[in-house]
Amino acid sequence: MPGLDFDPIERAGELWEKHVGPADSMRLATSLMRVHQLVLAELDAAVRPHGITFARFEVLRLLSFSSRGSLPLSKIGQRLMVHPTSVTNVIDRLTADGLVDRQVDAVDRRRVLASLTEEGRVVLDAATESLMAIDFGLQALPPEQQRAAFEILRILRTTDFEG
Amino acid sequence: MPGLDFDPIERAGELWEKHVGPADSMRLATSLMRVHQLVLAELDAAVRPHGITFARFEVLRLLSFSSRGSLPLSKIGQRLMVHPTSVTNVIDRLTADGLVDRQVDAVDRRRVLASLTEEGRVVLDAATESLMAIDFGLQALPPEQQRAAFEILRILRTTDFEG
DNA sequence: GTCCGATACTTTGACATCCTACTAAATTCT
DNA sequence: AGAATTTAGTAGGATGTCAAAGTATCGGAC
Repeated sequence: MPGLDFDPIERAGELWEKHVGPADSMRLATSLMRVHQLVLAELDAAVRPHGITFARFEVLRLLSFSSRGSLPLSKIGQRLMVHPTSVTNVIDRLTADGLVDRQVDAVDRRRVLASLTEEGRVVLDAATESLMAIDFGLQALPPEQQRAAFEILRILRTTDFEG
Repeated sequence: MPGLDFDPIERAGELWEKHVGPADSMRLATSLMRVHQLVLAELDAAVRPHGITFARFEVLRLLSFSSRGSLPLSKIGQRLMVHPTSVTNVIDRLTADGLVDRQVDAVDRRRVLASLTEEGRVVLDAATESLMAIDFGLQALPPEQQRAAFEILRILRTTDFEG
């Protein structure tokens, strides 16, 4: 699809440097945006045949990892680092598709617990297969560099952004 | 905002390895999703006082870099690597806010040319200031590692994702 | 000179995300 | 105990993204 005769980010970075000075951070951020778009598109395409998106896959995976088989929505939001309303949204859709069950926590009735249904587990396993199969281009990096990239992203992620 | 007592990605990665094997790619992808969320939130927050989002900022910047002062929408989409629909959407909003002008290309009437208005340039300059000021947490990385990260992202971005 | 495929953009619909505001329930503090 | 505060989740609205389908225009083939 690309077919560009030059690297737009590279070009923007060059121009940016000329105009405003220190550009590494900006180039890195811009690159991050593009890579995210491409990788997410690839991930969504991989799981689409199973009727889910990557965001929903992540929720299913999280539920399957939970020791008790269920998680309060707030916990899901914390672990995926998304807004509570996003969790409600995704759980709504998963429930509508019969992949997840919702039930009020008897102990703390403010809480709503989500858990995988049988079908949810089936879909999760199938989608996992598909994801492992594609490896979405990250194989382009040798294992060492994959680890390095992961480390860099981890540093960024754990940085306190409340500047 | 985080305040987690453990690293969710790390934990997911560990569990993932136990269950499905090669997990580096998946961990990298998951990490990428989180970092994108955090960085984009930071960027949006930085430019919000100027009445724009980071996506709109990118379009304004691209227009300011264009030699002729205007670009067909298709070109914008190619350079930012986003769907034509997204470009139409963003240009719609920028036009409504008076930051961008829209006019049909006289040479090829299929094309629509977008160009910065005076106000658009003012907003762009102000927003650029704000972005440079915050450096959105990427300063957490030493310059060398910033370059390394950029290089890794570049490799990923230029990978052919057409399976 | 006309027709047909390719190109450029828009429209419509779906999705995930955030924010603000709201309700309900639990916890804490008088 | 009763009130104030905190916590959990939901509702409504905005953004940006993609996909599929539609419209208009261009350019080449016949």
